[in-house]
Amino acid sequence: MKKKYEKFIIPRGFYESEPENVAPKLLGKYLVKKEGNSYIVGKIVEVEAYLSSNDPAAHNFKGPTRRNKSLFSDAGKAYIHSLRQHCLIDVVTEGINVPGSVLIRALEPFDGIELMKENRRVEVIENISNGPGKLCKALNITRIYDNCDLTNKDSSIFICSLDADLEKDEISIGNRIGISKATNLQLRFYIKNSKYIST
DNA sequence: AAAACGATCTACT
DNA sequence: GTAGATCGTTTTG
Repeated sequence: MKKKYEKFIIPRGFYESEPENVAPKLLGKYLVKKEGNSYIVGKIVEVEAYLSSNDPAAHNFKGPTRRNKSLFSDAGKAYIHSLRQHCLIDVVTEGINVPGSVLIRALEPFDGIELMKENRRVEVIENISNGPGKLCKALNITRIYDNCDLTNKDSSIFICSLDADLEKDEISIGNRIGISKATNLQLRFYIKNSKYIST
């Protein structure tokens, strides 16, 4: 029972593709955070693809810096950065020096829900992890986990698959528009009818 | 060394 | 719906 998440960990090959292909496949997968003997787990219900080129609003546009260097590492690594007082987590896609990524935007609480409530100081279940900053707080994800390998069962954070893949008609797609210098290239994907999405 | 900049969240109207 | 909080990182002088 304790090892059920590790058993279904997703291998690197899953991520070695363009972000817009990986993003919808991540819906319905599980983000797992280990803390000692405890597991905090959420089902991914909303993501956003950031393409590896051509988007001035994306963090990868100007090339590597200290902040975003993990975007340029292997597919399946985590890119964790701070925005204002929050942390956000991306999954790196494609491969080395190709900085595409998928931002995880919302989770449906699945396991360790009491710990999530404590971390967030929020009781309402729909409100615990329905946003990219909120879910990092709920799972206690900080920048110390930047560049951790999400495909390794010994990592503190990894992604696994417990359910069958979603059908196309269970997924909605929307372009993100009207934000600062964005060029509308970020594709947001979410599970239709989920109560736990941020939009 | 100082200023500007957000891939956000909360609270309140 | 919108104002204000707030902070690591980058940019500028």
